[in-house]
Amino acid sequence: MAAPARPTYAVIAKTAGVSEATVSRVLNGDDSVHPERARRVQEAVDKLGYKKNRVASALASGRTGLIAVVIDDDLSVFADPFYGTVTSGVSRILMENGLQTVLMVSPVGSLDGSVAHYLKSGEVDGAIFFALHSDILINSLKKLGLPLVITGTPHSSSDVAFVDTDNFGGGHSATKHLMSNGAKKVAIITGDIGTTAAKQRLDGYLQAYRESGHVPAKGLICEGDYSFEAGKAHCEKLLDAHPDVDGIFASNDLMALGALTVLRDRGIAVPEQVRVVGFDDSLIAQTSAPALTTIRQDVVALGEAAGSLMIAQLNGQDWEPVILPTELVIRASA
Amino acid sequence: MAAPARPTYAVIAKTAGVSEATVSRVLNGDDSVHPERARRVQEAVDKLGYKKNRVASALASGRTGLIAVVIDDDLSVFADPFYGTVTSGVSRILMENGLQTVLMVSPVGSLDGSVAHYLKSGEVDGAIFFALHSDILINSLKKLGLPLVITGTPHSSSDVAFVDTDNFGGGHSATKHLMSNGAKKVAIITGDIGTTAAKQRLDGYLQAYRESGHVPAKGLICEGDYSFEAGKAHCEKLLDAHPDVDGIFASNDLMALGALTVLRDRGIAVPEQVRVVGFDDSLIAQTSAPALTTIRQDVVALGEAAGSLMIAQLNGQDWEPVILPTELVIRASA
DNA sequence: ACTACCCGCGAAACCGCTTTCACGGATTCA
DNA sequence: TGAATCCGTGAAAGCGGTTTCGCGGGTAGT
Repeated sequence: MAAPARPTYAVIAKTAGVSEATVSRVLNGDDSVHPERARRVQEAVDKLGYKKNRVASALASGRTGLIAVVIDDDLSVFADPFYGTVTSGVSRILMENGLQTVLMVSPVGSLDGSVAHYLKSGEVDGAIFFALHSDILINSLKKLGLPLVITGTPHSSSDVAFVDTDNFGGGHSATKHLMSNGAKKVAIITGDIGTTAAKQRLDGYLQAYRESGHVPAKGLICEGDYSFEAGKAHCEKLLDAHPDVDGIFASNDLMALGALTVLRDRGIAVPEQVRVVGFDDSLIAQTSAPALTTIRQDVVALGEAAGSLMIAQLNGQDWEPVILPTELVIRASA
Repeated sequence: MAAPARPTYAVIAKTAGVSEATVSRVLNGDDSVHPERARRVQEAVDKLGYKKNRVASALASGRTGLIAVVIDDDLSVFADPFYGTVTSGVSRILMENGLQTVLMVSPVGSLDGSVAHYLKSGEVDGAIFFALHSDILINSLKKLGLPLVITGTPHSSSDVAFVDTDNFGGGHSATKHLMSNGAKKVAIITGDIGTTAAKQRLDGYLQAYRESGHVPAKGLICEGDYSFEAGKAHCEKLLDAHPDVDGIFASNDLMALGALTVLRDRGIAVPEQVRVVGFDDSLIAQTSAPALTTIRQDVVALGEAAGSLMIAQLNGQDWEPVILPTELVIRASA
């Protein structure tokens, strides 16, 4: 009554009349096996419903078929649908390539936390990092030769594979859109300026200003942190200090929503008096009132690109960083 | 210049002057080893910075230290912050217990999809299911003796471990809150009625009605699907058919937001003319205008409970289903 | 025709840890 | 004091694949 034991190479080999070595060759796509024998092996495999034991395979070959997805933070970050979406994109690509995703949500910080240990102990074939606060662990893992992919532009310019949204371009086109609709005095509420993404979006904003032949007035650049509260607070301050502000580019939708809330409370018409553009095109951009004009980033594609970059590295193929284009989505707010 | 090979039992055993068997015993907490020898082993381990090779361990013991988290859906579901949050809660608990989380986002459906194969092939020690559409795979896995946990109440009443929010209680207190604030005609926009959660929230609503001594008028029960669009559409229909509706309980915040949008567009004051209560207490409940009164469920706790239930099963301990309480969060909308 | 090579294939070592089994010595019981 | 029991321990047999090594036969070169 015991579960029918899963077949092993031994039984495949016997029923196919070949050696275990040959079974292994066939199952691993070694083409130096005579077609006829390969066929016999394949038949035996099919007939017995054989599925390779990945653990044994991993031990012998040193490849585990596992890729770590490391989210450098405590629980809060993962509540952001952004990461969930990226992760599912990664997961899909990996699964298509016979790899599994090992999820690790933890502050990464030091070189000898449990995450670091795990990654260094050879239990995964590669690692993909999200929301990385520091490059220190990266560099150390890189030395070990572990294939790595980072989502987001890394701080230091080491030769690590990464995927990112075109934050600069997004910031640029958001700002330009505001200006071309007549906004003269466009403010920006940045994200956490410690992140490269926030920095790049700001650069795009500055570039658009430059192209317009103007200079952002002092105080129009507000350093936020991607939170709803920051969006509200900075919008209040902006309106107080610059009552003639007529455009706001918020570095994410959540802050844009914060700004929208303040504007509504003050009875300021959007977009008639102040135009607002967000970034992300998250769900809240579609459901806000007025619906938010925003910069869409293709989050699933980001995840898939990260997965593909990992696959490429594992296969020893060439790769280069992926920068995904953004798209201006025009709704009611600007 | 090769990376210093990781030590194995062989070298630990030699430097400690004991056999490999003894090393294994010490490292696995077998207390039948003489303390002095155990100490010597421990010293050798520390000195050499030994870390057990989990793959080899898995092969020999049949325990992989991996728990699958299976999300029965395509990419879209994971975009819901709910699942990300639950997952991180699970992950944290598992990690604390030396287990890793293997994430699988895929439609589960049949008994022989790739997910099913993976789970059945002994590469994980247990599986936790989210958003399960059918119990068929569950039953089949249960037979194999694989430890299972389901988040959400399963359809069939098999003896599978599960964790869930008190949906009934939440629906009940949402409805009661609306009524005790004076609402006479309270409608409900349900979630996807195929889910047990939506069903239970509806039951809570009905129970509250029963307790009030009234009966919901025909047409006050609208079958939605958790989407923003459904919230809007049903709210429109409600207002048209029952202009005197003065309370709406939406089965999630997103539909509540849809209702709010319609109400604003029609110039109906919230909460003065119509009170609205949502469910979840997600980010959008805090950022909507007016801020949404809603039923909070502790999503992180849900994940942690799922993780703990898995641990208990792995340890052969007794367990029983976990139902987490909800909390009424009163904001501006009701 | 003889040596040199190449090629497909099986035997066997190996990956690193777990677990069974049996042994020697100490302890207990009669 | 002899037999029965118990205990800590090491030798060794796996776990189920992968990979090296070398053999035998066929092909090619001279």
